[in-house]
Amino acid sequence: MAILDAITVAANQQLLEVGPADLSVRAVARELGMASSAIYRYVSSRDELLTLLIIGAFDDMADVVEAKTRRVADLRRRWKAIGLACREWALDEPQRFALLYGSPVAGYAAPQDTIAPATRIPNLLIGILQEAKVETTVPAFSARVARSLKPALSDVNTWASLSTRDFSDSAFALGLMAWAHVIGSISFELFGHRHNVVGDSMADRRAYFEFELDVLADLMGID
Amino acid sequence: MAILDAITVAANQQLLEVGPADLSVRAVARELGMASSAIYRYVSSRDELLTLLIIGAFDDMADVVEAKTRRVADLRRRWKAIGLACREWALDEPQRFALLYGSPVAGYAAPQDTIAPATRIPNLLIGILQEAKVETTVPAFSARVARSLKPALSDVNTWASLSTRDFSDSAFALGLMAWAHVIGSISFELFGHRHNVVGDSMADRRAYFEFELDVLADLMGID
DNA sequence: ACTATATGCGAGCACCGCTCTTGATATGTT
DNA sequence: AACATATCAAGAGCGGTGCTCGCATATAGT
Repeated sequence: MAILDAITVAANQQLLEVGPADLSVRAVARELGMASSAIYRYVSSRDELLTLLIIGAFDDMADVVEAKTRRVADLRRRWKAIGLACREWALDEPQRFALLYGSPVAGYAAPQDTIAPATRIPNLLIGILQEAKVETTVPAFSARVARSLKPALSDVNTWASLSTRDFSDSAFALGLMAWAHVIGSISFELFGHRHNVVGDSMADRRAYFEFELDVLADLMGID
Repeated sequence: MAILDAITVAANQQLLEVGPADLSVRAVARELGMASSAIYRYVSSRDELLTLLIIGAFDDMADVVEAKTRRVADLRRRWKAIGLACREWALDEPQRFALLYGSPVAGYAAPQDTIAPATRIPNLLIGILQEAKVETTVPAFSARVARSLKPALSDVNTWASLSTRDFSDSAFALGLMAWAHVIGSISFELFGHRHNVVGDSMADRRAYFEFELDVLADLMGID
């Protein structure tokens, strides 16, 4: 459907200038030179359009990160490359990042179609744990914590090669922490919570972020 | 100004049901039985109202967390209590948490009045580092990273007792990480990114969060 | 040629933030 | 007491939003 593509392209273009909450169906229609009511032939609601944009953004981000990091052999370097690539994509397209990891649009419930593309980058991290055969354990990791992660550890469809993994449960728990931290740190930077905390220059921001990636690598026992 | 109070109370009440993006000045006016135009006698714009709500939310959250944790003597326990109290407040009032740490409302720039209340909880963490006299250093911490944190380390107004601190720069850097992680993890949970990853039950969610707090405590060298 | 389906348009509804004019009610001053 | 002034609220209205519905047209299938 070429017209649907045109709609999502125009909508994504609008996301370059305005946040997800202010994305306007009427503005997209104007951009395409058609009546706003015509849009609803292809998209049932503004929320459905947002869902399409979310899936597209997850895939775009994963494509970029994957392309940039697949060929990095050294595991620690690859981990850092993934984190840095995530941050770069977010800085390039802050509104789309906010669409993925910011506050969900009011009353919006993520449909099933979004969870698969959302796990692509975390899967890269799992791949690293896989190759590293991480066995490090951490004092705080208990049977109770392991049990709280069981849903993930048993879902083979979304989490790649989790059935034949050879890293420990505690490594998985730490990997989860690392991933949450990467997204959380990028959100902090993007949403203005680094003001008066870390230097405003790009170099300072990047230096601190890279420091975090190193600490996380140590934490996970990579390298 | 009693009426202004009534406005913010009504607005906060509306935030119990609807997200910050959908907060409506007209609805607040309806709630108060007055014309929407009358609101603008007390608040110059919707954004200014949001700013008032942000400041109030920062202060409310800090009040609750501080009250719950001030009397905890053991430093590690106090740290965990702070994290857990933050999460509880966020679960109680998810929309207000999103107002503080979710995607900023479009085109909104945080005014000066918000930064002081925003630093109150991080200051509690600094207090812990202070008492613990943490000297642990981490391999990844370099002079470059220290330099990127200089703005914070020199701002005495917002960061309590930072002039006479007796913990290392690297401890500060790790404390910053821990704080970002707490907020990031809560955001992940609140915004739906823990689906199919951690168990859906409250007990599972809390178990994993507490695990994270323990790991962070170890990382910071508390206890 | 006739029907059926697909696609687009425009008017319209109810809501939004915000402004401006008008009017009522206090308050203070001579 | 009478007037002037400041304060507050209301209502109409502007341009914007998501979305629906009826109508027109174009294309396709038989």
